Amino acid sequence: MPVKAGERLDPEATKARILKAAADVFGRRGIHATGISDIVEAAGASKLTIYRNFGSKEGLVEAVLTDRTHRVRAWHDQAVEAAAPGRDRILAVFDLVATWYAEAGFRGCAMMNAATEDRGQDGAPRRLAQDHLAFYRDLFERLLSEAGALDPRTTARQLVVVLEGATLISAVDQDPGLGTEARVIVETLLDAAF
Amino acid sequence: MPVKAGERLDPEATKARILKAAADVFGRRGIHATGISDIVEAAGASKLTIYRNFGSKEGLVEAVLTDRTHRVRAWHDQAVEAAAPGRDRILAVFDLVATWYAEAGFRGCAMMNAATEDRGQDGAPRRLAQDHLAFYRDLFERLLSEAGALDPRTTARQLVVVLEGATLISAVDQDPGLGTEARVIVETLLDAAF
DNA sequence: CGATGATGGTACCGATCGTTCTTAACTTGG
DNA sequence: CCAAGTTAAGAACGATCGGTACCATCATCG
Repeated sequence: MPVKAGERLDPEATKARILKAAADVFGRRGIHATGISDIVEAAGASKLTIYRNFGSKEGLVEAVLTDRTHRVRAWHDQAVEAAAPGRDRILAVFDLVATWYAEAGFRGCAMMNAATEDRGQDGAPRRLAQDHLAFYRDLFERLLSEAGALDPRTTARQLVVVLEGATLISAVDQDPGLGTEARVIVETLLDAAF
Repeated sequence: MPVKAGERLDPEATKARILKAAADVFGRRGIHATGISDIVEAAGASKLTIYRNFGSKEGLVEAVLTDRTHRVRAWHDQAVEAAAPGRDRILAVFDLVATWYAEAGFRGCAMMNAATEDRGQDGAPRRLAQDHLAFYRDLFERLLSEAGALDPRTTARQLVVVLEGATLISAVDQDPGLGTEARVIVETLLDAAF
């Protein structure tokens, strides 16, 4: 098969293509259930290229999760800033995840899924999952502080519980309705938080 | 090694011993990461015995999860009946899971974990996880109805979100504090549900 | 145009997986 | 006390896994 210029032989583009394909197949079928050959097929890259760029499957997993958590954080930061200051900015977080739940074949949060698959191990997946939770806690705490909540830290932790619970259930039940359910819960919690 | 009478050669006891050992090692290290040899070692049973009793690893997983969900349901039913009718019975559910969070090396809900590991497949783990969520929904709806809640069905679904969110985060962060956190959330939701 | 380096395809390696089979020791029931 | 059934132990099998080696091909740049 001929190599298209601009797409291949550009190291950065190749790396990004592998990351995207790996994130997709990891997310759909699970990390342990996915072989390197599956990623080769999905990415249109050779094994050699994958190993030269990421060193090992473990390194690829870490790169995928790191890329994913950064993208999610950027999406949230952007959606939050687009909303009006106050409670709307908190609800904007849940409106964003609601659009994820509505995607066909939604499989939950990549970081939590990876940590669950890797349970018992103290590797990158667990650490990145904890960092991801910490991001949500910090984001909510900041927004609650700005909105004048009574106890931003406690309420922030509550919102993370609702967020991850809704995400997990939406994935297990394949039910996009958890988006609006989570929003109702959050509104009730916010009513009691000011 | 000699075979102790009464413990071994009792088919039911052997099956129960394998189930218990498999549940433990599956829970601690994950299902995919666990080999049949690991279960052989943990259960003190031979491969032949495992395959004669459960047919395959998949069959063993299904048996472990089925046993687990039945035990959890029985524990909850018992804890609920021991509590005073009304809101206390709902809080009793969260008091029970709080004791699980406090166990050393808590790894989350076995059914949700299995469904997460098996994501993308429509097998027994996913079905049992959905049944497990349905059990919680039915339990909460019944208790909320008995307590005179305004909208038992909606509130029940909210409580399941909190329950599973707290369980997941407690496992990922190895934080037993999610028990009391969940309880506070539930109290707020219940204040708004009557 | 020729040297360089990245790439895809493929064959291959050792390890491990799920599963089956064999064998000898053991308990149990007649 | 013997036949039947169950067990533990482990060898063995085919498949698959993560990872490596090799080679022809291609774009890029001096």
